[in-house]
Amino acid sequence: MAGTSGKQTAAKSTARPSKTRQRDYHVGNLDQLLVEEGTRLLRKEGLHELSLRKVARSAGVSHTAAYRHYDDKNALLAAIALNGFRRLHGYQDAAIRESGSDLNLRFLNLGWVYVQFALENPEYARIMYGGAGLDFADYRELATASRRSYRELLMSVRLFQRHNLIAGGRAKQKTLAAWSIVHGLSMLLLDGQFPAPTDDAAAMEKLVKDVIVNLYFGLR
Amino acid sequence: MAGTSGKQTAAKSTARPSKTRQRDYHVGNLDQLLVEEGTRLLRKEGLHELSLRKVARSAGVSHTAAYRHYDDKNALLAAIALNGFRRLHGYQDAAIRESGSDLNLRFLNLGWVYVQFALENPEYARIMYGGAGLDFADYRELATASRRSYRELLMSVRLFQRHNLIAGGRAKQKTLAAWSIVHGLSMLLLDGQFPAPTDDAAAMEKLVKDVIVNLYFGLR
DNA sequence: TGTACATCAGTGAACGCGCGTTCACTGATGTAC
DNA sequence: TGTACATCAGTGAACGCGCGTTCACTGATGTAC
Repeated sequence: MAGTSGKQTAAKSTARPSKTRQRDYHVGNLDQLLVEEGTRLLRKEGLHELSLRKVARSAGVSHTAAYRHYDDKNALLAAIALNGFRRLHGYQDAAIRESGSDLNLRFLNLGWVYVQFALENPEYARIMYGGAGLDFADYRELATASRRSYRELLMSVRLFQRHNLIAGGRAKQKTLAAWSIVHGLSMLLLDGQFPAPTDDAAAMEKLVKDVIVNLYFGLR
Repeated sequence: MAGTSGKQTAAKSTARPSKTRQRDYHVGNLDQLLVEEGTRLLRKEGLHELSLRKVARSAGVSHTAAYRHYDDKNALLAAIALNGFRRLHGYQDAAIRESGSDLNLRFLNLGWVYVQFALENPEYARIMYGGAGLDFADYRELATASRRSYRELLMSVRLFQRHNLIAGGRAKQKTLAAWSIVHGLSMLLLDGQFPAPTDDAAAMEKLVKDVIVNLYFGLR
């Protein structure tokens, strides 16, 4: 539902070379294609199995071609992670939009889509949150993108406070509490640490929302 | 404070070969030594830099000696992770012990030591929680150890419920909420995603405990 | 519209590297007598 | 207490591998005239 990027999908279907016909010498948007194939491999095989050479191979291109578009492997990983943050922002924006003026619903939805994003796009979790060893100091856009998610949450918390839905003061600390619970929930569920009904989408949504409500009550 | 394992430290100081004197041909507890050196390297250089050969070198032993004690690299990683869980259990047990009969304090402390463990032993976080790509199905003791932490939390939640400190019913879901918030908090702080006063221990402890209290109120 | 040419985006051979793992081995240890 | 010997815990050479990155190159593209 939330966060489906029509633009991305369209670009994919035109840019990706058909397996049957011969690919043109010039790919066109190889930079984008590499990000897409990298993401696909990440999802399919995991971070530990990802290499520049595999991504290039999967894009149907020699393994040195990537250097035309990215300084090195980390730069490609950073581009993938950045794409992940953009998609997360899409989820968040949609959650706010769809909640309309119902602020209680907005709190619930903002939390829910964070977890939903992680569950639907498990390939990003590790790369966006330190698992790839990417230093955000080397990739400013990543730091910016991460902070955008946080700021969106912070501004919502302040809005809720203005409407007396949660107690006043210490907005940053309360934002951290909200962020922590959905972040932790995402990671525990992704890692399979908690025996959750992963196959039953409705039950999962209920479980996640119940947990979020637990915190919501505490913030009042 | 909590969870300092005297036994481990003692074993380390006797088993680790002095850099100056010649190491005996037989190391003694090479299996343990490899876990210790692996942990040290993990802390110093991170998971991505860790290799069997480095661990062996760091233990002052040929890189094939490790196979006398561990089937392969993953088995060593699993042993390191298991050690991490044991230390976490130490933190948890100490938290319960030190809280005595004050159940409110117990809730707070149980949460606090989880985060404290992560902050004081950052090398474990990634390896214990899926980052190393270890399949817990291949290492039953890991699954068992992870579940022990969870069960300790769950039993505490049920205890709190019996004393009417938190609302009745859905103990598992409430446990998940508690686990999620401390897990997420740990990860966000470790990854430096949230601008926290990492250099000020007292301020950190207060921040963490305030966040935990946020949830505690919500669980009532 | 056609040609010359600069620029761009690929290729593929080559590099050195550290890795995990195997193997036949040897030195050290501990036990039976 | 001393010796023979089986067992154990190391060694180090060797393997094949995939990796990231570099380099000189060439084919494709687009623009100026």
